[in-house]
Amino acid sequence: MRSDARRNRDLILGAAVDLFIERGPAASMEEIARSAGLGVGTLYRHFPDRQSLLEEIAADSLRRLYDYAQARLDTAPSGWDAFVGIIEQCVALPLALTKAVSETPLDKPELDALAERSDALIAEAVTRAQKQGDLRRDLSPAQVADMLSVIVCRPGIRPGDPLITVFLDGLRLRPA
Amino acid sequence: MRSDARRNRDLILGAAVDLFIERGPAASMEEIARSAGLGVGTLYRHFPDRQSLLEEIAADSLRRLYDYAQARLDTAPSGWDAFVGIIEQCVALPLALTKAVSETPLDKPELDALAERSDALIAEAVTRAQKQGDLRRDLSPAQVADMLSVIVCRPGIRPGDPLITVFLDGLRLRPA
Amino acid sequence: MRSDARRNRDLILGAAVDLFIERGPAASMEEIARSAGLGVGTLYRHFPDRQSLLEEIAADSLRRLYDYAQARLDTAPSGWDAFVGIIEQCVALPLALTKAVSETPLDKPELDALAERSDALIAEAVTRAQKQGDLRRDLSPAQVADMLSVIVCRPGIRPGDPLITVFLDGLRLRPA
Amino acid sequence: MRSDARRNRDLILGAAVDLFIERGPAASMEEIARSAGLGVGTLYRHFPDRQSLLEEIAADSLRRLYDYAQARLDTAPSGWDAFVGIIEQCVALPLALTKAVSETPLDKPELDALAERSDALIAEAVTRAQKQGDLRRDLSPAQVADMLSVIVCRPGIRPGDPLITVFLDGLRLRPA
DNA sequence: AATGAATGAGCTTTCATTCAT
DNA sequence: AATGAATGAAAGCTCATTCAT
Repeated sequence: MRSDARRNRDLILGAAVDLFIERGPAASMEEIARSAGLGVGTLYRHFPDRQSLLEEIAADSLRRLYDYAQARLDTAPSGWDAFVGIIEQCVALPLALTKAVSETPLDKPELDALAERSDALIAEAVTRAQKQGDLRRDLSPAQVADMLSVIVCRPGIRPGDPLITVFLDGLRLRPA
Repeated sequence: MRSDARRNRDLILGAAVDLFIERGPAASMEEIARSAGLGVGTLYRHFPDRQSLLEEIAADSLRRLYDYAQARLDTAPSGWDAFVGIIEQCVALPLALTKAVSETPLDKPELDALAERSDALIAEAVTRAQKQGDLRRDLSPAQVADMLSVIVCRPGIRPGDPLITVFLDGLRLRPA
Repeated sequence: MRSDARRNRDLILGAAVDLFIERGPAASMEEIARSAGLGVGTLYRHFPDRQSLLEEIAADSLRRLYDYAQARLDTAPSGWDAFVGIIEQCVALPLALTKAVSETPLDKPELDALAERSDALIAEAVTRAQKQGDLRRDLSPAQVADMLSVIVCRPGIRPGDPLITVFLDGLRLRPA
Repeated sequence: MRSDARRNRDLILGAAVDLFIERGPAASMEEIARSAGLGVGTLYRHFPDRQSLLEEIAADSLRRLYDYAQARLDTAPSGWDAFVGIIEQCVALPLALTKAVSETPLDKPELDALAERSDALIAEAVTRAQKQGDLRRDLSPAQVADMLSVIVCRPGIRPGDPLITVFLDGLRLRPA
């Protein structure tokens, strides 16, 4: 891939994320291209249709989440710490878009695979935290992962959002 | 308002809510009218544009929420009980639509007023619960109301969702 | 169907045929609508996409051809006369469009059925003419029908075209 | 012209003819270039626009037809033989494309000149055949040439097509 | 000289909204 | 008052053509 093409691809993804955040998921392809400083044709060369642009945004977030979660699991002193770190990373990603943008179901198999791999990592953190007695045991790791995505996949969420504190407190198992 | 007009109006609102739930917020005016067994013209006689249909759906939910919250505050044995009851009512309303349907920001003053009145009632329940020592005090009533709307305004939420349990546990202040 | 809708439908078909003849099969939907004195939306209400407009034009011609061929077979004094009459009718229809317009294969089952029924009638005329000793017997009725469509389905063909004379003379079996 | 440039030019013309036959006249410049194993840029270096590519394909056919007709006229034992030979040559050329490809009227003067020169040769064969009593005299040579182009310029025509037999029989003047 | 990325006009199609019946 | 036909702006997408690499 030529260096200018790579640059344009990134410009497009950036502009799309910004516009989707700013104007909601109805932002038009024309707007996105224009806001990236490019013509529509260029947008369509990189992403053959609207769907595939959305998918790529989602895939990007999921890949970054996966990488982060992996690293965190390797280094965190406890399952709980890993879990908290993953949540914090999630709110920093435009993961929100994954859900918010996609009324269209985005069912690309690659995406499902990515989501599964990330979920597996989150489940791993949850399981460890449960074993270590830091996280309530009346929920399955999958249920916890689902909740996490609800909390975290919202446009406008910011690190330090009080909802996160409450959510973590609701999950935590504290020693009597 | 003549009784058949009233009936048509209700048919439309019902069909719209169903379609929005089933097909997402992109359901067209034509579809809605057709699924209510009416022509588009009739739909437009009742709601001068799409926006005002959305607003009316939202207003409907908010009115019902308000009525319920009011009743609950009057009868519940404690602030906490009132709060829990309100949450449970919320998930039973198509409140989810209020958010889901409206990427378009529904800024009708009447709606804001309704939302404010409902929020005030929720804040009242929160304040009482805080005073009675059942709900953590490091959050303002407004913050709690915001969280509640996040938890509750999601398409597909069902009574008994584990997220609600966790959320309530995170908010609850339990005696040592 | 309301009378104005019927009128508009006919306006559209007429305008489309004229434009396709005048400007070739690339005439745009916008042009067609405009030239019928209507908005694009109206065109699309009558024909849900470009394809179905083309199909309707083709079907119209085939239906008229069928009706004509039927009548002709019933009344013509001989198979040969019927055959000649059918050819003459063909050049008067915008049958040319059927072929010319359709790079798109137009594979609507109804169309195929119509074409088959017309072909059967042509084959009937051919067979009769062969039995009556007026048409050469070294060709199958289907082959003759194919040739006929080549001769006749050309934009710009006019009644009395010398090619038709030559074609008929080439087919005719004259008594020694 | 360098030998590789010549080669590329021929690759392009070949690919274009094949694609037009296979996929109809809507084949895109990109497809043509790709199917010739080249980039679009190279295509445009050889043919400044789509039109000129089409024109060159047509010119190529006409030049070959001219050469063949010339040779045939010089060697055929009779006008009729020359005429028949020319027809047979025509169906072997991608002459069909000349018409099929060009809904766009190819009005390059050079093309007209080529067509005229070829027509003149065909007219010569016709005139000779008429004088020799082999071809009906109620048609002008130009009319016959026109018919010939109708018969012959169709995608999919093959040597031995029965239409050619019929056409020749219709033109032939047989001794009583 | 060759490549293929970028461009944007233009095409098909949809849908909120208006208006004749 | 109800209907659904008509409208046209705007969206998604394609492709001939240009131009940077």
